[in-house]
Amino acid sequence: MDRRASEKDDDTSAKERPTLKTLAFMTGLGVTTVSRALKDAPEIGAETRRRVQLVAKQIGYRPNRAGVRLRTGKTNVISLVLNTEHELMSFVSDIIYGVTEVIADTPYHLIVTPYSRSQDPLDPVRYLVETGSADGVIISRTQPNDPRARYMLERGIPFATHGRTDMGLVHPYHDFDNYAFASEAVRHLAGIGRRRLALLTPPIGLTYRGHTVDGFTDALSEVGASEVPFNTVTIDHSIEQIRMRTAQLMRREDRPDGFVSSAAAATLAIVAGIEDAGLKLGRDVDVVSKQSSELLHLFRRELLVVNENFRLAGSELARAVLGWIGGKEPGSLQSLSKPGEVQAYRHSGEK
Amino acid sequence: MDRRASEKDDDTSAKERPTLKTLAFMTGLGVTTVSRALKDAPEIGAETRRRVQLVAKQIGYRPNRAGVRLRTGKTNVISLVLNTEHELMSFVSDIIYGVTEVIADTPYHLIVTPYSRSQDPLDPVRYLVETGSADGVIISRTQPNDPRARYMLERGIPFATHGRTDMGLVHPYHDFDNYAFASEAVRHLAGIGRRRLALLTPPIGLTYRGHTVDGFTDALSEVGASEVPFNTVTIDHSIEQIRMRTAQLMRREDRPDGFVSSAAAATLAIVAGIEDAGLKLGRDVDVVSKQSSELLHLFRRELLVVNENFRLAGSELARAVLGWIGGKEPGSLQSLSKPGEVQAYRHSGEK
DNA sequence: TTGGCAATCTGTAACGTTTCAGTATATTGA
DNA sequence: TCAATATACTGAAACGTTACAGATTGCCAA
Repeated sequence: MDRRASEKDDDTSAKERPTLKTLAFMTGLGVTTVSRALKDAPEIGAETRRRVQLVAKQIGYRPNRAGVRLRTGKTNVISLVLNTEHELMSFVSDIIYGVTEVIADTPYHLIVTPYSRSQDPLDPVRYLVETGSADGVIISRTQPNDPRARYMLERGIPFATHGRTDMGLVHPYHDFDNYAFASEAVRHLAGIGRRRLALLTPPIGLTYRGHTVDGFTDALSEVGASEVPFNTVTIDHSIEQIRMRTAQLMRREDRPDGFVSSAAAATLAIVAGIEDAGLKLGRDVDVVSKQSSELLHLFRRELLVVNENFRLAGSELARAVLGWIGGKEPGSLQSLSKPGEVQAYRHSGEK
Repeated sequence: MDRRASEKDDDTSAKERPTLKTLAFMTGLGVTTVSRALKDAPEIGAETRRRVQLVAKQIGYRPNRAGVRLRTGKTNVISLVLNTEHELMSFVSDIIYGVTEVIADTPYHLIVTPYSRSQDPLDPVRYLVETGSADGVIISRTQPNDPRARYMLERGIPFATHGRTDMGLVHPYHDFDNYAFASEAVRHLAGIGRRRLALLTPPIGLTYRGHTVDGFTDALSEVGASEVPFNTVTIDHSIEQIRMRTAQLMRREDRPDGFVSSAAAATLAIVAGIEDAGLKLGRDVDVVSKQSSELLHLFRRELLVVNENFRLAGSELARAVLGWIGGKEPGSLQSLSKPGEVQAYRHSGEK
């Protein structure tokens, strides 16, 4: 029952990274047994299992990812697919942090897969699926009829979308309730006497634009206020363009006395446009804006804000993908984040 | 010379992803030959090479990453190591975009490796090196005597630092010239009559804090202005803390009439603090601030700004790591980005 | 003719893992 | 006692790639 004292490479040198072979040599078992012992397979004796796991921990064994991936196809990778051509996506870092928070104590790595405006958004997803580069995918800028979601559903690769689709297909998602945001914003503005409201919408084509517009419109008729069309720009436009269009709008006779803005950076532009037109925030017009970090109140204390937590979104999305990979029902991995109340300025400090 | 018509898996099914074996079967060559033909090895006939490469392109062959990685140890991965516990790192997305821009037409993937405040910053780096998870690493929040750089230098793994070290060791880096920024800022303030200046510094311990302080101090004596100490906070502190400290400072007799701020978010807090104390920006005090996106002028047009381009930083860092991996001299992969001029507000639009 | 050599091509082994198809030993049932 | 069966373990093969150590061929010099 003697073991050969030195296999070609399992000698005494402690410098190499330990493998199953190393463990097998040290415990006097076969690599198969070691492999199974480490993953709690049923046909391994209780003591053997404990012994192997102890030794593995002692010498800091870590499975070789390439070996596992080659053999099983499991990559232990989650890919976050991002559009890199949009100017002020400061929330991207929050999403990333949220994702990493969740996968921190799993074997998963996060890879960032970019695509630019010029590309078909399907390209990066197709690449990931064809090359089998990830076990799960997170996409954003979700559309009602999203080819990426359809494609991944067909191929059977787990994914989660930031934002919902509307194709009658079920898949995990996380979304912020933009319908609630927009309608609450309108109600709040109506509550402080604003009657002629304009909406700066999310980009055309994305699902949450529809939600936002619906919430806005429904609440308008509910409170009996009217809409001042502001359709020439979206939050995807440049700061300069939004500013210019806002100024133009505010110089007209029938200008709005309230704005609802779907993004903090765009709100800066709206306010600049308002002031370009010689009007004053809080007196001539009020603005309700979403924000992802609590900075707008420093900008103008008259602003009304609603917070959207992208770190939470990242965590929820990661949890959803991992859940799907782990065999849960896609339909059970959907979450909607409710907005808090519209917040006016209040500073706890001096004055 | 006949080839066996159907190897166990090289049959007619066109569904599986092509491998070298597939190519070998299609071209009638051995896998070794195919492998070499694809990487332009010298001992392959010119025509064979062309033929193999043509077929490979036709059927969309893509090398299996796990296979390559297992055999060669090459991961084709660059890791960006990030601290996830700092509040307003909006520039992180810019760095990521910069990196992805550069690695887009290489086989490299970008993985994001996080660590939190509670952890030793060396932990994630040690993990990457020990598990051989990346061919190259990018780190930020660089310190004069940085254990991470020293560690990676010892282990011989290519890396680049965002910011410089000061250990007498040579390695690739990219840095913004914060000495130039701070000294230019002081000169500009002096040029508009400000004589008592305060500096909101980068976090204690990071190399660029020293550069910033040096630039500030040197320029002070050059222009004959004096410093008002403002050492109780750094840009790592919370908005609320910076705001409070600024307000306290501005209520004192010997308050500064000029600020230099190393970060845009902190500048919002400084301005809020100034206004809390009942003073007015541009009249009682001027502020020069770095910013990474052009938003500060929308915030207060009296602000004086210097732009720092983090997307460029990301690109340069990626280029540096890839260069090192590719065999270039580490010493030749260092770059310093010069700040532009201090910019006062100018708006091209209406009024 | 022969040996040598360059030019091309090839099979085998190995990277570390898991799966398949066992083998050896002890335990049970009759 | 024997066979059947459960328990605990094992070697070999395979995933796709590259490196090593040959093979085969044709050509040239001697």
